[in-house]
Amino acid sequence: MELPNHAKQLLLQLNQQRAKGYLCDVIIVVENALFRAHKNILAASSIYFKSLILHDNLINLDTDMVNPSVFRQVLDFIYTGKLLTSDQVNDHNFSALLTAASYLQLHDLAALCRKKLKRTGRSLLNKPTTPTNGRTSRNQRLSSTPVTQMQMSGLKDSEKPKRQHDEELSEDEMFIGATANSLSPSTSKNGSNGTMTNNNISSNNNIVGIQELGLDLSKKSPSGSTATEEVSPSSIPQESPQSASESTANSASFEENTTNPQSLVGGEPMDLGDGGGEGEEGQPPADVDQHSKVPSRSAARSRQRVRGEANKADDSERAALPNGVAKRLNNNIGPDGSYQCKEDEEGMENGQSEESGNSEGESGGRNSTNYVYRQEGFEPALGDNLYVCIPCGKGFPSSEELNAHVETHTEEELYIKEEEEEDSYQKEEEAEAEDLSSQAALAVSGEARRFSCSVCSRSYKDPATLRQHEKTHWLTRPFPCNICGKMFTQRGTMTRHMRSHLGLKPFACEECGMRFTRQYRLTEHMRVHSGEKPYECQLCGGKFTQQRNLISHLRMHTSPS
DNA sequence: CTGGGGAAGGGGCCC
DNA sequence: TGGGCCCCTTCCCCA
Repeated sequence: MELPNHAKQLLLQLNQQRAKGYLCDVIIVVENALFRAHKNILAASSIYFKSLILHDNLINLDTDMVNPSVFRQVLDFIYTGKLLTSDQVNDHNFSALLTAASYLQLHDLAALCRKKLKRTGRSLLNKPTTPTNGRTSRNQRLSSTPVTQMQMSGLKDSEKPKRQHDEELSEDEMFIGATANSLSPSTSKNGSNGTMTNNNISSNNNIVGIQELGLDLSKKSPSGSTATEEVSPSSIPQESPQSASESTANSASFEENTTNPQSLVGGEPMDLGDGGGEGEEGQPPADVDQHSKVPSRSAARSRQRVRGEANKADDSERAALPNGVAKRLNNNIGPDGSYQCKEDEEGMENGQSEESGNSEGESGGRNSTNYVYRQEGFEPALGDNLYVCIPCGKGFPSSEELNAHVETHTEEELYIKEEEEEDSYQKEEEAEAEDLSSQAALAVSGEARRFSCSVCSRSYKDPATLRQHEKTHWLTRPFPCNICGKMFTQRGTMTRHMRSHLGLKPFACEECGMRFTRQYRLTEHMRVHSGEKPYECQLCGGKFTQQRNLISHLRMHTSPS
């Protein structure tokens, strides 16, 4: 006995759930877009996904291999077994799909694409390749088409699908190989930098994706992985025309990301670890999408420049305030949970609208800091403009329009080009930090080796701590959350914040099973079970398990009533 | 309804 | 980089 429609119905349900975000337990980041999906579905579709999602709830995909629109098609295919056949799906699109499918090890989809390409008689080998000097023109860099991106990408990226494949992919390999040939040795060298991304799998297939984000958010997470070991990677049905309702689910699944975090942050996309390209915090990933890299750099740079000017006023203002007040300046979180970036205020003061991308003039980079966004987690706030320009925050309905728009930033970038090389950006930041540190060090007065902040005159034992502290005076927060866009001054804080997004609570109470994001919280919680109340009010003798509750209790004593 | 306490979430930041 | 602690805040319960 067998229900003929069972698989189809099941898939239909899952796709609808995906559209609503129901039970979605993984987020896939592709360039500017976030996609929600179900781990089991992805794992059942691709060994590659299976290995990635085993350790992470947030997956960054290589933008050289797949762009948002292509990935949307891929995801639709995974959930429906159906490939869109609209006008948009031309040969070029099939090439991009093939690239993505090969990269993601979606062999069925890759086979379909190959078949389609074969049928149209278009030989992949005839695809134009870029000049082999490893340098690409600006136009090439700004193009978002996957083929062009492959051509401009580093060797390690282009090699990936080939190396991952444990099956023979004649056409794929020829295709990919052809692009790899156009790469300069210098680009491949970059692949060995410290940032471990899912692109570095060529070095060790066993650790694919484990640290793809440059962070290990699940550091102490329990071993309770839900990955299914027996799932066949080719279990996706290939048949069944779908109803119209399914296709609505498809498009709706494209992540509601109107206030695109990466556009907000102006940082390097695709790398949670090095979000803002913070100089001292290490190299940006070698595989950063060139399309967004150039504008975002300039945006970051613009902010830095603005900061340099605005900082003085702000810092002097802050220095004149008591510590507590100065602290609050950094924390503009409203009671409704909304968060207004420090730079917002500045933008407002300058008479600029809070609407992002409202002006494209001289201050394109500046604009990226003018935003207000809501912290609504993943609640649908879907707009049509899912492709967001990182420097100015403007949204566009398609990558083509975005590309066209990005071109308008050309003059600005040329104008801004004060540094000869992009790498000098990093040096600049380091120098800046060093400068501040040395200034501060000079401020050290005879006292035993303390390093004083030049802004607020707090002192620290070592320069590194001082530098860390000095970041609190910056207007630019270098570490963005890739999910909500909130900015942080310290990577650790951002990582911790990400845990809350992803529901990662590594610290479990053995007594009641309650889980916490921090060890400290668990320690605190354990007092509930032990009955320990170490914090005692000196005024009334009241005892508390939490120090913070003692503090609020003390307020009751001190506040006039 | 209100105030106080218990418990917990999240961000800042020093070490 | 992560741990630890401080602070602010919220939610819930109860008197």
